Amino acid sequence: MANTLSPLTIGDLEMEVLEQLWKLGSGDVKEVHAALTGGRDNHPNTVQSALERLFRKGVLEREKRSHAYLYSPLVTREELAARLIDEALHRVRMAEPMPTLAALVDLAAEQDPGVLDELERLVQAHRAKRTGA
Amino acid sequence: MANTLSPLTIGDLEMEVLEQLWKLGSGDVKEVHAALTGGRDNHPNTVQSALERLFRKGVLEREKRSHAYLYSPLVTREELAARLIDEALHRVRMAEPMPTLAALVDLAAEQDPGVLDELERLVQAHRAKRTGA
DNA sequence: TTTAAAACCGATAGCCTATCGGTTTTCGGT
DNA sequence: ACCGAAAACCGATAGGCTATCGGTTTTAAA
Repeated sequence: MANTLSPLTIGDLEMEVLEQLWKLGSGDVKEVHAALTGGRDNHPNTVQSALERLFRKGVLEREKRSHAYLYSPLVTREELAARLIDEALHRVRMAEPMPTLAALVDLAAEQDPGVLDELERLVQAHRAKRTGA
Repeated sequence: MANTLSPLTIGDLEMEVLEQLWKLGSGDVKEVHAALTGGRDNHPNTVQSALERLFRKGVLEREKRSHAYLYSPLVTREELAARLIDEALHRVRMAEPMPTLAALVDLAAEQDPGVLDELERLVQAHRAKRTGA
């Protein structure tokens, strides 16, 4: 009876956990829990289930390191941002990404004209890859 | 114990309701419910509470038209998209737009290579405006 | 083989959407 | 002013989510 779609949500704790993993590169429950001392005072199990959820969501991967699992991010912060944005757009049925992209470019270029060059390069790189492959 | 932040979520039914209002311009419960016949077979009250939620979320406004409230959107589809994106970015604490833009372009170009051309044009337009002004 | 560490399992609280039934309010016509 | 219908409002329920732990089982290492 709730929502039928599952739009990749990231909870508060999950985000903090991810943040630590991006910082550390990788870590097990204990390490992440330790790194998370900034104000937070959780039970290690709480951290574990957050890691577990992120793993199930395909945001983290893990491998056994003796006793414990060693978790590491499968996505960069930027990729995650892009995924969330992509889903936001699908949610409002903005199949056409261009108008939104345009709006974003507007904003970005206004703040820093350099993005135009970077975008140019980005487009070229994409074309090269496309024609190359 | 759940999430502390409330990141403007839009449920499935809410989205369909909004869709109808964008189409109709405005409408009361009955009208929206009627317009919603596409497969959906809800109780009018269900539609009403969706409208109510969207109203509380600041997505709709309403005014009394004799018996009933007449609801109308306070945001366009694009504005809603922008709001959702903005929140997604804040969520992952992405201040810098460029890396996200890059990731987004990746995604978009993968789905439709045409965006590359459009981006190119966009960049040119921006350059023109800049050198012109 | 013991033992400590860590995963795993299950329960709970709290918040959300979606779904209605039932009650009260509120117009509009007579 | 009154009555009846229409619509809002209220409350309850189901189901899904994150966050939070306690308790049990697995497992690897000394």
